[in-house]
Amino acid sequence: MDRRAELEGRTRYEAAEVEGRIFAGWRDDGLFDADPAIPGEPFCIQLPPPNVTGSLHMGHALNGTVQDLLIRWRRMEGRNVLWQPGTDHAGIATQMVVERELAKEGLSRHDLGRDAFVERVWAWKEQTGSTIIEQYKRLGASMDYGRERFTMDADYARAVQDVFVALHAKGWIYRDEYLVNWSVPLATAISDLEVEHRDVDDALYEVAYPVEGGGEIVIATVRPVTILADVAIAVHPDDERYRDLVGRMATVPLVGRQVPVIADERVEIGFGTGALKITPGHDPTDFEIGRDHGLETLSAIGLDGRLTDLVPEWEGLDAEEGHARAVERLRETGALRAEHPYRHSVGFCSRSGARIEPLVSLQWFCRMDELAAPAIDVVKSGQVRFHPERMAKIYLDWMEAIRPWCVSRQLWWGHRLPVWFAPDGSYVVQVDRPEGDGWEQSTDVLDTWFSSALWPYATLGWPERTPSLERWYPGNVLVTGRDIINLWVARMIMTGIEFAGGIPFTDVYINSTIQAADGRRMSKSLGTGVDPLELIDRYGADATRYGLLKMCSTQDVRFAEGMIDEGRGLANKLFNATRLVLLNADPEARPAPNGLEAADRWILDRLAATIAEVTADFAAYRFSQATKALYAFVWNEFCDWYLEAIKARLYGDDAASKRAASETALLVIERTLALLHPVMPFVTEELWAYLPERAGPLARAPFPSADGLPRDPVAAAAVDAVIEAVQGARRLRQDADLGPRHPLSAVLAGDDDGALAAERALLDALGAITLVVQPEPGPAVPLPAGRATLHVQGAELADKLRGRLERRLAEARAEQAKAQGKLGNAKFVERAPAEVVAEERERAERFGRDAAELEAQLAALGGD
RNA sequence: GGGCGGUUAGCUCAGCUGGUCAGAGCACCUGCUUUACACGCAGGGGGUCGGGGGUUCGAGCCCCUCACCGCCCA
Repeated sequence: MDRRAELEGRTRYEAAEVEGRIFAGWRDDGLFDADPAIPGEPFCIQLPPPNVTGSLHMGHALNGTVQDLLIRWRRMEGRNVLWQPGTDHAGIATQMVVERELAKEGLSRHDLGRDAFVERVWAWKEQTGSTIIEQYKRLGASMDYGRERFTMDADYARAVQDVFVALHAKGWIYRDEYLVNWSVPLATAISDLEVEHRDVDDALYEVAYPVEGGGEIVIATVRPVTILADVAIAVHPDDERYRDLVGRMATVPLVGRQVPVIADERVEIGFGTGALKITPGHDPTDFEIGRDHGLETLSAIGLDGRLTDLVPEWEGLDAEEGHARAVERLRETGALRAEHPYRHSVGFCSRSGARIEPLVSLQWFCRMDELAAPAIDVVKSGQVRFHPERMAKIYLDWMEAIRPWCVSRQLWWGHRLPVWFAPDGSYVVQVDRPEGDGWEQSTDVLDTWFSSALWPYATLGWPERTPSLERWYPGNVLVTGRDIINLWVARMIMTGIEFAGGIPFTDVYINSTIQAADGRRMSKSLGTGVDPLELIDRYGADATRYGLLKMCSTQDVRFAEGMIDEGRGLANKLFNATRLVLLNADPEARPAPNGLEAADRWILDRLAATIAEVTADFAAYRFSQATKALYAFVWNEFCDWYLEAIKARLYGDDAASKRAASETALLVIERTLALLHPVMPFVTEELWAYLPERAGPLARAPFPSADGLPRDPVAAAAVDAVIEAVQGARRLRQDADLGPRHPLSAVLAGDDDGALAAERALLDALGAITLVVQPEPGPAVPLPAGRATLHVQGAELADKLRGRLERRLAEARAEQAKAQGKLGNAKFVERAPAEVVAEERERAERFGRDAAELEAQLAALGGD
């Protein structure tokens, strides 16, 4: 049934009225459902699982748009696609959210106890956990929603435990008492990657330690309170100043402890006084030095952030109070020798924002060297490629200096370690509770990233060899943000190689980070966030997608709402262009490359070029360039020129000409809708249904190919010549106040290939220009490109035209001078390639000719 | 402290291997109720491509250097 008449009154594309219906259509059609049994080369993208607490922000929107573009494109190419969705349990983040909920009831998680709290988190997850996945639907994301996974699903959890047990069996996971990044408010260790470094203004204190046998040694510290836990003084072995003191004992102020003066190359001679107090319990470098020198580790600050009973009279003070008291006492005793303002970099907990307290505690670590080695190779050898390429450096730099990963967290929400303690304190590592009584499972949970590291295969049923795993592992492209290259991407590659038999994907596309319009980070707390759902409400999903793709590049970008508005304009333009054709085309016409006239051959040529360009852009992740090419084709070439060119034919009586225009226009629309579909799925799908004889949804239609579309350089050149002539005529009319359709006559000059002569009908249709042999007397203006001189009737126009001609003359002379200048340079003529010189010569001649002609016309106008 | 990226029209950005590359969208100005679209049509103004130096016949495009902005790592 032909529904064209429905379009009659719809002069605007109203996204809000269309998108819900179109999305439901895709769902009912089963478009999203992936089936491993379907033939076709597989193509798989794993959605980076958003935090289960999350809601869609601009980063997700861009990330999702890129993935949907790739998925839709490959689906149309006939690939058997899977876009795997799901969410991450996000240990710390989720625990914090639920604790905040509890706080509203005046409760803490400790009031509930661990089991009840975890139950509460599950309840919260069941209620609100899929919010963000629902939000992806607004964007048009064509992922397989039926396959949604969660990193704490039972079988997923089992996979996580298996991996832990396997890594332990290899000896790579081990338990150790080590200095870790401790987040006091969260009361847990966190990994190096969860620490953010920021510059802080502190004071640097110089403190004197008396040395045995007389004299003293002055050290510099920013944390005098840790003096309580000093176990040595270290100097550089080459430091002449202190050479005599090495080996003697010094007295620690405040506590009077006797500690040795040692030599170690890790001490920086130039920093502070060159002498370093060694506090293995509270500083990473000191910890290393302490271990190497067999020093004791003392803890002045405990896991609760308060001073320990190491010095009983200080016990219970918080770190800040301890700091103040230490400074005060040092000052009183005269040990404090100097105090300087000092700006330095300090670690903060990325979750709580608290200053990291480096503390010693018993944790589980995973040594990474063996896992990293093959994962470095696959990137270096190009088996896994980063886009843009330079992002591989972030990965390699970190991987090549990789350190053990602290995988245990003292949280309640997460994967409990598969570690079982006997009453005597011994333990076994296995998934199931051991036989017998008294076994207690470890109360620690795993770092969230430990479980997300398994995402590409655990979502597909690993360790079972499921049909989905066989079909879609490895996947193809990972689309993600730069900030989690090491946190997540690296770990997926490492565990994928170790456990799933190979790399999890071949390409990693790092999408831009979108900043707020003022260049700051886009964040809710700063008030700089822009809600993508609100943009979808206001502009439509297609416009939002278009704008995000247009914005994104190989670097960070500032959010520019104008680009989304541009997308809305494009959707509307496309909608109306399609209306024009459908409402005026020959009803019998079907899409066909009917190149009856030059204009038809020209637009088919442009369409073929656009298809080639866009396809290449998609393949190279140049999404911004693709949107640009699509926009220029739809708006400037198809609407501004082709549709204007064929209007007269569509409305006219020449049946063959009307038929050709109709068939060509329908073909262009058909291919354009398909080409644009991965970017703007809704409006293209909506319009597709109005094309004659549509069997299925556009989302399942083949992606257009430039093959079979006739390229026609001759027609392209002819129409380009007409366009130049028409634009020249428009400028002339505007300058001369003539009105847009004021008739002009043109005398050919330099139309050597006969392009204008052949297209006189088109010249007339588009530009109201009549070709004549013998011009009427009157003002005349040459076209910029040569080819013709435009003549205007009416000598009273002389004054209006003079200014224009003079301007054109100046331009022509300037260009001519520029070209002649180059040609006058002997070295240029000698060394530049022949074709460049020839081109320059041609320019000089052309502009010289134009200038001469303009001078003649100015003379003919009379006056001064 | 080490590294990466950026600085092009009022704004947000394109400019691939150096030679019509000085561009787009928005904003601005001037005309248009031209029977697809005023979320429109046509025309126009506007930038010594961050500063300085260098290589080259020729440099936003290559090299050096400085300044500023952003990010990553330690």
